[in-house]
Amino acid sequence: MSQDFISMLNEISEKWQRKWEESRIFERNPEERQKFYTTVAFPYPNSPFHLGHGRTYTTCDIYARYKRMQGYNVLFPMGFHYTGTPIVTMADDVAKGDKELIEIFEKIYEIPSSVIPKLSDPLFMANYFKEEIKKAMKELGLSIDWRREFTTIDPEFSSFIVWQFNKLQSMGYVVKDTHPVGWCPVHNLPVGMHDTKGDVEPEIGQYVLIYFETPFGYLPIATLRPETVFGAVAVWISPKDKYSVVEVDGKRLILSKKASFRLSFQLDLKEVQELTSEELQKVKAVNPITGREVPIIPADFVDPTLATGVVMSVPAHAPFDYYYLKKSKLELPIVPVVKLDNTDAMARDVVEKENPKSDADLKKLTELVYRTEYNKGKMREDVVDLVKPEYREELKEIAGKPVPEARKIITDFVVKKKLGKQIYEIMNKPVYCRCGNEVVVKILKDQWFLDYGNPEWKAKTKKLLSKMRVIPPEVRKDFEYAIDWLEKRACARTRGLGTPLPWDKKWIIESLSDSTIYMAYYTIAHKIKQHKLHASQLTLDFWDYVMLGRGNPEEISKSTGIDKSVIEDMRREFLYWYPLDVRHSGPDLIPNHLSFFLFNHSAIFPEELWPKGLAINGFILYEGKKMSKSLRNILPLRKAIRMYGADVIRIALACTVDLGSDANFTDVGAKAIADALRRFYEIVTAHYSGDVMGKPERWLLSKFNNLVKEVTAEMGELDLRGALNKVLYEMTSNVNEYFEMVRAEGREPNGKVMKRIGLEWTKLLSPFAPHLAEEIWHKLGNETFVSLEKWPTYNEAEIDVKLELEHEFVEQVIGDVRSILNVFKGTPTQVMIFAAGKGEMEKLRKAIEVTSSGGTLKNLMDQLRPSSKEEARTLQKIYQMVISMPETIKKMASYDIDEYQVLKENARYIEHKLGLNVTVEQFDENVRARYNKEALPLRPAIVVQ
RNA sequence: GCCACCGUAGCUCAGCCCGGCUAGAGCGCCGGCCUUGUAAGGUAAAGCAGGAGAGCCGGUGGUCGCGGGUUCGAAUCCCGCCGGUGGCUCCA
Repeated sequence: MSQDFISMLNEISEKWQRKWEESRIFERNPEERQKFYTTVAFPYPNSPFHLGHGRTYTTCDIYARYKRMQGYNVLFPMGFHYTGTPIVTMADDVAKGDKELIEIFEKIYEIPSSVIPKLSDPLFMANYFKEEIKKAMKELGLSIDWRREFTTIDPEFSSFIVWQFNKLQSMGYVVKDTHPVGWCPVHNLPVGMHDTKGDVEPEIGQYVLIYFETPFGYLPIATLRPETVFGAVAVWISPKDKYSVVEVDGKRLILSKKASFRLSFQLDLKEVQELTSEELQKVKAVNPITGREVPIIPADFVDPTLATGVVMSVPAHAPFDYYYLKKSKLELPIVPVVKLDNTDAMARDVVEKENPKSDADLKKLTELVYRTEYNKGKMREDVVDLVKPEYREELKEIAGKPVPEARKIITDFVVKKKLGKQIYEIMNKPVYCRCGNEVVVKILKDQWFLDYGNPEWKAKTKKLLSKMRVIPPEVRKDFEYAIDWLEKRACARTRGLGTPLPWDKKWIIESLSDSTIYMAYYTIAHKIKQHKLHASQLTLDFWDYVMLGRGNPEEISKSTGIDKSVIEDMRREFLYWYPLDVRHSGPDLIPNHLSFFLFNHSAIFPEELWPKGLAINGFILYEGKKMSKSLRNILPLRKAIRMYGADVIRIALACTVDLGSDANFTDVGAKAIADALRRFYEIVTAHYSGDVMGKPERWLLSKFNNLVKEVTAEMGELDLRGALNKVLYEMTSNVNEYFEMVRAEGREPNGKVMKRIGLEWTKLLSPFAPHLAEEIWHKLGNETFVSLEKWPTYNEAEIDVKLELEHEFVEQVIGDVRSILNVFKGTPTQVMIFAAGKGEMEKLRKAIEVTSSGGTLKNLMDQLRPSSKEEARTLQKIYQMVISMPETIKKMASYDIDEYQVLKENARYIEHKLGLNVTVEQFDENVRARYNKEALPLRPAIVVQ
């Protein structure tokens, strides 16, 4: 039963994990041997691991184990990422008694209720989950060198980050700039997704303000569609709010009170006067682009909290405007400015046609108009005639332009002429901070950025990418795109755990910025611990020498008090492991972490130390669905390992689909893997008493050698799915086939051959299912670790293609007989097989030759010149047969095979498989006459009685 | 909206790059091996009725999302459409 087997798997897994740890075989130091250095993005311990986390680590481990068996000195280290806000936020939530979160911790992750209150301390949470994750990693059988473990808030690691940022700073890659962020006006803090109600990311976009002149000052209409300003025939204001006159950039602007509060976070503004909407309605406004004087009208649909609380009215292109203007019975013209194929005033058309009943209906129509005009609209040629004479020349080019281009032209014009400006707004507003206040946009001044837009830096990074191996190859273009697209990126925040920015300590270096070159830190992390070095000793000079070979170790030794030999040893160790050979990750990290990883390596390290490979794997679904808190379908990794066994989980996560695809973990799938492993175990550990070395043995060895050859190639390409399929399924069916073959000969499987194959086969399984492989390896009488054994090589001399083809031929004949039996009426007792004569093979070869070079039946006849009608008919049949013949059987024709002999030799096997008496004879004219059957080459005549 | 990837058996997926193999694999499903009962005094079970955890043997299963086009020939190449998933910056 598979459950018993899984229990056994769990027992042996624990045993072998312990033995690996005791013998320290995965703790690697520099050696003469060639190295292989691989890493996975380190985990962020704000929850235990679930199934999905396991895939990348397992993929990396399987490849690491394979490389190790190939003779490389393999290093696979691990650390923990404490930097950033989510741990802090989550701890806060626990402190606040967040029911959902606590329920997930208790019910899904089965965290003891005595521990839960302690999780309100962020450091306790991080440490607790770190240990939890570490256990999961060990239980999964990952071959990690744990001596090198660290966390990103260790002071020693901080000294390394300080060094990195000093380097980036000196290269001019760190810049100061302003930056809009979501902001809570009460907390006075930036607000990210984790800080909002319902975990909504505040989306920040830009509105264009255009200043309409009034006697009180300028009315800044706010719009996402500045290109329609030519068609503005009125200005809407809100009757629900008062208006303030404020001074901005030396101009007087009129904003709703609420807007003025919100905008005070991004504009330097001073209130000078208060107005009611009634006072405003009494005056007129002048469109600064057209010079047209327009009325100011109150409207309920105007949201005084959005942007400036002032909106222009463009009835030709805005359904709200058309609808409410019509309702207001004001005689205002409709001025169309954007043309489509079938209309010039889409808003009017859709409102008339759809007859909206509510603001919600109007909103839908607005989206439709907006989308259609944006994608298909062009500016009318005559918009220029609407423009004030003094601007006409400069705006002439806008005529006929598609909407997106026109929008850019008018925006630039307005900003340049100071007829308006751009402001930021929360596009998905309202977004609320967890404290309940609505989030606004704040312009952060003096924010620190990493300037990924720097062209020189981009060029260097692209060069790095071009020299790097990327698996699967399709994702390379995602990286090219991401590198092109990245611009300035904020690299410091005001809260969270992490390393303070060295030259401006109120900022904490942000989590995606302090995790870009830490792979270099692993190479010497254990030495820092071993020599008990203090962070204060790890100076800029120290890191300059260890990482870049700059400076004099003697002087550094003096200034830091670290032994010169220790410093030099660390430099040597770094150079031994670096560059990184392969980094494994999920696709979510392509546009950020992995791209930053490339950028920072290209900046800091010389070309010969640039990373050499990236492998990107897909996600894990659970029973066809993405795991999520809301679906409550999270399966914790440690629980899954208990349920199915580590080896089963490894295979289910990493080997059921190809690398780049998402894998679906299912209960039945996992049990099927357990069954397959059990079959493997039973076959390999059984005792076989035969000693005959016959054709079946040679066939099996040939198959096995071929398999080793193919699997090795697939492992090299990280085609774990293909490799595992062959190792676990294909080989098992080969062995079963072999058992059939010897059974047909009435004998036992050959013990020596089975032992030899069992050992080699176990090695092939070992990267995938290391625990079971170790157990079998020892059961078979070995004292060593199979994890450290040499990966099997194939012996070309044992590959007998002809023998394999012969067997395939026999299988094909058996298949043919079966299909005849399927339609045979009555009870069959006897099968007669008549093989075609040897001479016929020549015709077949010729036919294959002719068809594969594109020839026709006529060409074949011309070449062979049949001497009789009979022969011509046979040729025709051969020709037809070749057209639908499998490649492998075609290939057989190129070997000198005596099919009569082959069938004769395999007659007992065929009998055994069919359970019927079988005779094999040469085909001749008598047979043709008697049974009215024809034997073609490799297609013997079959008669069932 | 834009970009990327995907749509093949009941399910999970190969095959597509580079057109031609009988479109494959695993799981599932069905049948058999197994088992219980059933004839006249006993024995025997073809048939019939029922039971089966695994295993073994055999079998079943597909308008290749839809519509056009290129070609002697399309799951494969091209175009359009429909459906799904992910990404689109300060979030780890």
